[in-house]
Amino acid sequence: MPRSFLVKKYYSNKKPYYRENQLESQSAFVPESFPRAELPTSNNSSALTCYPTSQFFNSDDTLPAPLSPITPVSLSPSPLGPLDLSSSPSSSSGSEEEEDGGRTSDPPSPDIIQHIYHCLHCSNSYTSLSALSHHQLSHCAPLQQTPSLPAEVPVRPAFHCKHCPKEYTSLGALKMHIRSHTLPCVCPTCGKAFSRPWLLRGHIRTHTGERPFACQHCNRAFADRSNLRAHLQTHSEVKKYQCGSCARTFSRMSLLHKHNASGCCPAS
DNA sequence: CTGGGGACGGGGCCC
DNA sequence: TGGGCCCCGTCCCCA
Repeated sequence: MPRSFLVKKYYSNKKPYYRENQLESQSAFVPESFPRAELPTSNNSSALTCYPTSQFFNSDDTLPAPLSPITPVSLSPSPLGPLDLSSSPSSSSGSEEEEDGGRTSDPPSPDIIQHIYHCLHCSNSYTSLSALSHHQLSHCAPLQQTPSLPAEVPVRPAFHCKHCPKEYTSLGALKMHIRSHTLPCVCPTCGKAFSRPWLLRGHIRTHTGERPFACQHCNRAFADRSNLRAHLQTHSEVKKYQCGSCARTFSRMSLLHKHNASGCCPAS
């Protein structure tokens, strides 16, 4: 089993830098209780909502009706049918792993399809999703504003991941995050899946033995640039990470954390 | 216990 | 706007 699937632990004195909410989600998706959001697919009838639930439903998702206390604002592309942000009509979440290493796992531009987007909060119509989204902020704002905020300064909408509690202020950020759940980049050798193509490329080097990152001070080479960077610290007399109490330096943050945890630095 | 290597993930920047 | 890449960081294993 790949190490990345093992349960990870965190240093108690430091906030996890990432994955704070998705530790379990790689192997087991989360509970229905989280507000869900998903990227539109070719054959879903997307409902882009205002905060707190930006909900998109995949056709293969058996989701209950939106959990939001707010009536979802359906995009009503007309007259051509459901919103189609996907270029490949045959695409589905089940076919993603057959893609090209992840370059094109995301739905393509909708420009090729002419839609009119109606806001269900009012009678306005827009010719682009972005225009509608922008307009919808004006409906979203009052739901999030504190009383002190002026009405014309809407709070940015939240795009919720359907797999975990994370939320993002842009659809692009959400799409990138969702890749960490869908893992569209699959190693042809071992089948391990990754969220991004370059992660897969780095992984493939573990099969090929390629080590393109060479140390200029010794004969070692590394498959990963970060590992080379860490290695270079071992050639330095003064390491990058210094203990605040004893001035001892370490080549890695993790070593400094271990050092602190071992008791050099009383809780400060 | 410590130091180092291997593998990997996320945010941010650039194109 | 999205993909590629870099940087920083984490976690685990092993000597």
